[in-house]
Amino acid sequence: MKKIISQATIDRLPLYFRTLRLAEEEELPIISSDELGRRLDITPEQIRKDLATFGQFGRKGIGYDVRELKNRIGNILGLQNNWRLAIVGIGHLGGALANYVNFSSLGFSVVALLDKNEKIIGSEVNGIKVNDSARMNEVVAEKSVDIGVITVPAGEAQSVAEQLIAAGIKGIWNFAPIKLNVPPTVPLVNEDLSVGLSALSYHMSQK
Amino acid sequence: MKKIISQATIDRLPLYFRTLRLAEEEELPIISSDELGRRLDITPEQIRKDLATFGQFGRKGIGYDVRELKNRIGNILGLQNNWRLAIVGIGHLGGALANYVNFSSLGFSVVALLDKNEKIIGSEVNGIKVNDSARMNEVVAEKSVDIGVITVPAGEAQSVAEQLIAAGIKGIWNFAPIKLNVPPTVPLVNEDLSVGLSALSYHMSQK
DNA sequence: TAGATTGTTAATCGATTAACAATC
DNA sequence: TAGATTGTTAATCGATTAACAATC
Repeated sequence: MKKIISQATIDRLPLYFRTLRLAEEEELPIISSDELGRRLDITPEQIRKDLATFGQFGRKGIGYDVRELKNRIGNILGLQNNWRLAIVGIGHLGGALANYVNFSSLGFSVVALLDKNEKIIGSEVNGIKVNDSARMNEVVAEKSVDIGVITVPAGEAQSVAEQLIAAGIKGIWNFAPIKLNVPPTVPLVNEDLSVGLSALSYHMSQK
Repeated sequence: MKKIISQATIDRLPLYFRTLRLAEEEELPIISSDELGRRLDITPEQIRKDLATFGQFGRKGIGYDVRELKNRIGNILGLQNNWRLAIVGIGHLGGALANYVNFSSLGFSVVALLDKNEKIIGSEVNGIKVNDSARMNEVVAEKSVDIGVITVPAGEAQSVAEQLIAAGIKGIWNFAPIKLNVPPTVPLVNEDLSVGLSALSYHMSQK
């Protein structure tokens, strides 16, 4: 039986991971929940609580082993799977993601690019050739794609999602500003840029 | 005295806004919390609760006037301010944002681009010339920039944030994967792509 | 030992859900 | 009027914060 972990906790794990990686680069061997909290503006109690969800990571009176904690959080997040991404829709945003350097350091690789526009098909972005999205099934199988990244216009996103799922991908990262209907077996994360920008506008208006 | 609105509510308002805009395009005059909820996978009770925070928007037994509700939510979010953005760091992501078409439809305009790289300064992206970030004060004043968008590498982000604040911007939209220290008077929204992608990885690993 | 820090239980806080009176 | 749907109060649920025993 799987324990249910709150989304709030899951969303903080990448922050811990990032900070631990920096601490590792600084060759800091041990870190306390206090110091980790200071670096992230998160209370130490919150951090200890989050970590305790997954087991005992630290040593009382001492703190957490930086490298060990980093690795264990990486494993909890599933980063060791080296997920393989296909980006569908090679416009400005899709192209930027194809070049995004921070993916690889987290264990993700962009292995395929797809577009339906004849002018874009066949061109290369960051050394990867753009394929015709009509060949999605083939490409997903050939390249063992795990995750479909949707960067097409909102009007095309649902149909692209369905094609990706039919082709056998295991998760969707959606940048189109629209609610996608996907079966509960396919994890979906929405990255709606207008939400954050609108929230910023709200807070600025309150001043 | 300002009422405190929960971040959860604020983050749902852009979704309501987006859906109402689509309903307006469909020339739907009235919409119920039920229908709005169906389109967004949010319970109608949640929607009514969110809206009730700001006053009475609907008519009992009838529903909500689509256009009116859309406009009122837009006003709550402060979209009528037509905020002016400057993007700092014209790499792949900054360039993609400079071309991002969904901003203008929400009432945001990209009015300035800044970079410190001599090879990029002077070039044009989407019809806007890239300025030297050393000239930040001037550019922010000349172009009446409200919001600074940070798309520089993590190591430069804190210093860019400080320069933007010194130049007088009113809010920061940060894409660099690092915790920025800014005074509480400057609203800050972080758009950390690795959080969403890692959360997706987590959910995929649980299957 | 004394000081530091975790892991965990209990208390609090806040957000969501349920229920329903008001009313169109 | 009967049916529909809001706005709001009460109940529930879940997440955060506080407190502290355990222990390095």
